[in-house]
Amino acid sequence: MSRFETSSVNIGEVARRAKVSRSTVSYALSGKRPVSESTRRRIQRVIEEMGYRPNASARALARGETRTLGLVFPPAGNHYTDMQLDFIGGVTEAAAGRDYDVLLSVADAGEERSFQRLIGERRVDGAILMEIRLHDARVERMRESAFPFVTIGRISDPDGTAWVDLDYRTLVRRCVQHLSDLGHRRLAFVNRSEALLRSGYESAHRGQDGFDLAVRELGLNGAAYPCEDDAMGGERCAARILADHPETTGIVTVNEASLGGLYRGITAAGRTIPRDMSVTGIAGARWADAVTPALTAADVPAREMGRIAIDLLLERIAGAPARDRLLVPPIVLRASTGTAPRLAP
Amino acid sequence: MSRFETSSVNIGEVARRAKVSRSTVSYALSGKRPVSESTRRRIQRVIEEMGYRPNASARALARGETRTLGLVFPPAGNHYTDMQLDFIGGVTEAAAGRDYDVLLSVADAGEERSFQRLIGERRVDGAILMEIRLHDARVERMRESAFPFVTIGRISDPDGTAWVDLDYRTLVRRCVQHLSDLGHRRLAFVNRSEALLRSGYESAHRGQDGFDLAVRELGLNGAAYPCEDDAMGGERCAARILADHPETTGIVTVNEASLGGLYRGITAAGRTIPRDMSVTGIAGARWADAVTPALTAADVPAREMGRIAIDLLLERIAGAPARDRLLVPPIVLRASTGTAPRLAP
DNA sequence: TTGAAAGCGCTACCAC
DNA sequence: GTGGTAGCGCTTTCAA
Repeated sequence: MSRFETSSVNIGEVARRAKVSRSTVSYALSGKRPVSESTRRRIQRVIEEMGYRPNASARALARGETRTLGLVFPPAGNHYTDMQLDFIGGVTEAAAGRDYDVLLSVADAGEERSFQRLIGERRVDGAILMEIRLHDARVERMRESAFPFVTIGRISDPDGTAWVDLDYRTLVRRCVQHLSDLGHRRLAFVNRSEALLRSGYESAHRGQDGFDLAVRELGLNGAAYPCEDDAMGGERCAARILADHPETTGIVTVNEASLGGLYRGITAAGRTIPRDMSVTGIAGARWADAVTPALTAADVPAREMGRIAIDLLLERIAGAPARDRLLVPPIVLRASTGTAPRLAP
Repeated sequence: MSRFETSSVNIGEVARRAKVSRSTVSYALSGKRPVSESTRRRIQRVIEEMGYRPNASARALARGETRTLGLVFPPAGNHYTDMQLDFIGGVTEAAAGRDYDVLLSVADAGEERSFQRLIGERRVDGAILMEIRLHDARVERMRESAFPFVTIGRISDPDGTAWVDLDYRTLVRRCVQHLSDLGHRRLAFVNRSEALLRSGYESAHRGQDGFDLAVRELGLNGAAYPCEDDAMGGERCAARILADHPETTGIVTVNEASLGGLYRGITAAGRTIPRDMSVTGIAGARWADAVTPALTAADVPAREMGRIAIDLLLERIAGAPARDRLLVPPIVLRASTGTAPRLAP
């Protein structure tokens, strides 16, 4: 007999074969009531023989909890980045460790449909939201509904919400500081895409703030550029930077997906990294390592953030007050930054 | 017991307020029985007023289907690649389009636990398996259980299973052919990692077959190398290739994650791509574009494969016989290949 | 230590 | 065109 048939066995069948009531089987499984050792064993044997597994839908209905968490991530178009994949992996693994499943949902800022599926139909006990905007309709929606959720990234006024975020502001400032320490005086900031910025994309805005602030504080010259999330965007951006300010010798980027193109554009202009141009920023370690010379950067601890998100969410589900975590990973020195050249080339 | 009273509106409440029976509400929603226009409207109004959404668990229990599909992907350790993320995105979006949700499950080859959660507890109506091995315990398990599933990639003897795969054999042959046409005579093949090969990783083996075959047919010299899935692996691999056979002028790679390192290694050895060394292979478009010069490669249509997987799976769930799709995307000419140098450097 | 039975919220059959 | 109601498979009181 196929394993599949046997798994449509239900608790009644087990009870009959073990000559006990269904409740006893249930309690033997949950341990919520003492069951004599002998019957417990008998039940266990039958369960193994028949390959019984409690039906998740029935259990969810009876218990009022699904043991499933929602992971809301944006539809493509804007490409997925490595970071996002690592979030997904981190979240899923951490959830599995706590005996939760993860239900994926593609939903853009305003997407009502998927919200209704997840929360309205009670498919999940809580949700994690990725790709947060400073003013995010999804977050407001969740807040109103008093549904447990955690954001990866944080809204403009995050008080009372649970979130885990990278401190883009501080990280970008540190990058600027690093370049300043190396003697660079004219910097450029490569941000995420124009569209993302317009939509109020959180990390893009806070990164920009950090850049503006640091440049001002340190008395440097700086210009910021939005950049499409792909190699082509990076090339174009490099060209613009060098056209606008040929004396630029340092670049800070938060746009990992354009990194290859950025390098290509710089090289195409006859400059060598890091001799003529230093580059640093925030990126997934894989991207930072993929380019030559490898990028000195703050590595996004995406996997860890996924884990943290799960922890915070489970706390919320258990009724605890909202907590948050702001991470500031160290800048890893690789090979893409050096002292500023004496003369602007 | 659920803590969220707001959505504890149920069908009975709606029925009472609309002064009809619960069955009528159900039928008004499903359309499986004619309902007079006037009552339909009345019901609709009440539903909107109260923000009623049918509870997914209850519905799943009653209907015997969850409208959820499982996506089984391997735990990290071996890094996730871009390709995998695009699969996930493609699968999730396609599923959403058909009104299905996607439940993520990290499960390695032998992982029983997650199989039981997904299939045993009937959390999903069908499953998609990624990262297939030629002999894959998960696939056998599914096969036995007669549970609807589709693999991305195919096992050694895939007859009777539903799958979508890239024709690595043909694609690698085409790459070899391409290099041969350009006059290259000594080639190297950069495969996935040793560990993956040992585990019988499908695409790695079929790619290798294609390489061996093509090299023989075309009367070329070739050597194959396993390579770790990261930049460091690529560097090491480049070094080995050039040490073993300095006369190598063409490389075929199926290891996108090591691409940056491979380039770096080649460059570090004083060779220029494509003047002294041509590189081609199979990779996600983003990786191919990220390196300089951009990689001439067959772009993995991961998103499309995700969509196809969903189609095939829904067919299976509907009871149709297993189908499969073998894809052979074209090689996109970029900038990393050129005619063989006259003299080996 | 165990059993009986009342739900959980929805669907779909059987009646009218 | 509509209502009543028996399940779906499990959990958890209430009783013994």
